[in-house]
Amino acid sequence: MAITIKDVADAAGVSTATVSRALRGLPNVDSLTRERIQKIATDLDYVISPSASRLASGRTGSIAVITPYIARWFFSTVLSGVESVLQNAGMDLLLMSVSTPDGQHRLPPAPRLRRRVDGVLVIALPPQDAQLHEVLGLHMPTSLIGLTMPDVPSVTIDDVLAGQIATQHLINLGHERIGVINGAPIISPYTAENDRFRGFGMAMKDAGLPIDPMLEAYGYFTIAGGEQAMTALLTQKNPPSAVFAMSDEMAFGAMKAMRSHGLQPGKDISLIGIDGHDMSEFLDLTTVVQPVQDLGRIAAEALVLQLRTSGGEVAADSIRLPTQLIVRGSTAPFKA
Amino acid sequence: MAITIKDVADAAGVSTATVSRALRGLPNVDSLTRERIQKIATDLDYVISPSASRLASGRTGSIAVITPYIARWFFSTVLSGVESVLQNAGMDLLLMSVSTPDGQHRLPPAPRLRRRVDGVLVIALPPQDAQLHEVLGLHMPTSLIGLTMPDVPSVTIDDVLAGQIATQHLINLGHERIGVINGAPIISPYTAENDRFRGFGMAMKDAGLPIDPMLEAYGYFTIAGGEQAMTALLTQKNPPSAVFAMSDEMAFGAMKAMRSHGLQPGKDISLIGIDGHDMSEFLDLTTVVQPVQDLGRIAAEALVLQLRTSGGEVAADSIRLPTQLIVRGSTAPFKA
DNA sequence: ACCTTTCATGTAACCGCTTGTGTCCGGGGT
DNA sequence: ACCCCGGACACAAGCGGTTACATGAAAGGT
Repeated sequence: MAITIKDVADAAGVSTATVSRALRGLPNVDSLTRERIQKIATDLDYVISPSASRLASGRTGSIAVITPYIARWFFSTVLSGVESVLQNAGMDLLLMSVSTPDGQHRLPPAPRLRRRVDGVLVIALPPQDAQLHEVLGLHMPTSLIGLTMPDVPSVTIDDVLAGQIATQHLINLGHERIGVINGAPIISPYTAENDRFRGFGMAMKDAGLPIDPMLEAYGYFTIAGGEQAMTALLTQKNPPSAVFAMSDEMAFGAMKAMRSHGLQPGKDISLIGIDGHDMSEFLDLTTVVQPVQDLGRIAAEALVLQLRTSGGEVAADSIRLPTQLIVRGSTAPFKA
Repeated sequence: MAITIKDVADAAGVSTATVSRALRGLPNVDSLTRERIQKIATDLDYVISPSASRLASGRTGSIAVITPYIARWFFSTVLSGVESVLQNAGMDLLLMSVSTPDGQHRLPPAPRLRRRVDGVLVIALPPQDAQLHEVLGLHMPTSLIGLTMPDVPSVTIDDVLAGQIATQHLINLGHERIGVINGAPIISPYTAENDRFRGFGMAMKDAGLPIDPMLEAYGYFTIAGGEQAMTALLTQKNPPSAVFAMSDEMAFGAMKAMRSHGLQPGKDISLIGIDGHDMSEFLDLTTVVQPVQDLGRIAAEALVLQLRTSGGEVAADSIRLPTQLIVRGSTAPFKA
């Protein structure tokens, strides 16, 4: 019913092999022949059958993106970066979310990847996540975004540095009792939060400031969590004068908690986040901006490149993108 | 290299045809044989080759989602609903964004869909969008989300009603000079904004209130746009006492503008949005909540169902989901 | 007992493209 | 003139499933 390569070949008076080569820009095709075939193909409105092509060639021309969340700012922003690159590269993007600690059960992604994609992009899964390891066990070209693992290419920011910059900013303003809103307590699953916390610790240590365990709260990277965490910090006998939230969304929640307590960010308590969330400017939040869309873009580009130059085992380098401190009204000098 | 259906067939001592039937749950296979084959398949760690299956069967088992934006709240939330359904249905989700009025040029989506997906889900494109029409011209099973068109199945809210409810709420509070932050001026491209504006007009008319063209501003469905629009409304000689923003994000921008002018939402001016954005609770914004994730979920379910019962031409019904007014602090009774 | 069904399974023809291997031809080298 | 070489193209064997059709045996009807 649909028109096939055979139809084009017949119309052009050549073999299907030549059509295939001509259309794909392979060498050893006379340029006149090629042009003629291209014209005929467009005239006939021919579109190649991906399934047939994939079956014959063994390449799928598609990449899977595995993410724990779709409808969260960080993830959807990374995704948009990935999508733009893959679209330009002419690759299909298969979107697949995985079950999350707090989440619904879903099919494990690994089996759904086999024979189906050429490569995988994983966004910010905890390094010890079982599903992540299943995916890595597939041994297909893979790139990580927002998390790092030994021997796997990745694109992230320098989270330690980001934590350090954020904390240092508060210290520079004269704050000494600095609270921190972390992701999850005890063994935190994400590398990002560990690293940011390490950066926090380093900055504190460099400044000779003590780290009060009472000033650590957990916001689970959500707005509601940030609100609770801030509430916990505020209801202490000796609250902090400044708070470092490890994500902007938690900072938003923290702002809400402050407001409930009649406190004003930047006036009564300084607050800094990390992310550069769309709303951070709107809410006048000081933050360490990370180039989220670029995270996705660059990871996708690297993966596409690796697939193109396939076989040529690319070094598993981990790319770190720069961050930038944007000072806004939520942070201000310490006033005793 | 990878193991094929042939290997399974040999191991089970049957033909590939039987394996194919057994594994896909087709009838006319002895239950013992089926179980044996299934066991062997899992033992051998066999995974079907999608390309081969697609080529032979003509079905791709995948659905494309076409959206103008990925990293915006509404779109990513719809997408997450779609994804969860498709994942459960065992279908692949191909994500594809299209060029936008304000956007970068991209490949037109239609050619990339042919022979590649079984169905298409389109999120909130303007009804007269050229790329949308190309897609519809493909005549494949398609469902629209957040927009309606004659003879095409769709899932939306009742935008007229939503606009009416929002406006009526302001009227009920005693407001008479009601401003409106629309999407774009003149011929607005989205059905949603037209309909919401019609609802606005209906409510005003029912209340016998005049519509002052000076009280209409345009926010282009973005935060920054909402801020500008609100600024325009506020800098008039006779500003409104209440404002209906057609989306929460525009309302957020409006809040910012109000704050810049030293005004407080719900105190000095009432403000209502539409969406039920994650941040609306946080910002204490009264809004007409639409079930965004369900929009995606239900559209996906309908499409999957249609594909399953394929051939049985499904009626192109347009499903409307209910909305809900959530009153928060941004709206308050009119005070002269 | 004989014929018709029914069910489980095998046979083999595709599905539409890719690619290794040939074939043919013109041109350059000697 | 003869040979070799490379470029342009054709041939045909897959790639790994699906499915219409054929087959045979067991079951059921009269």
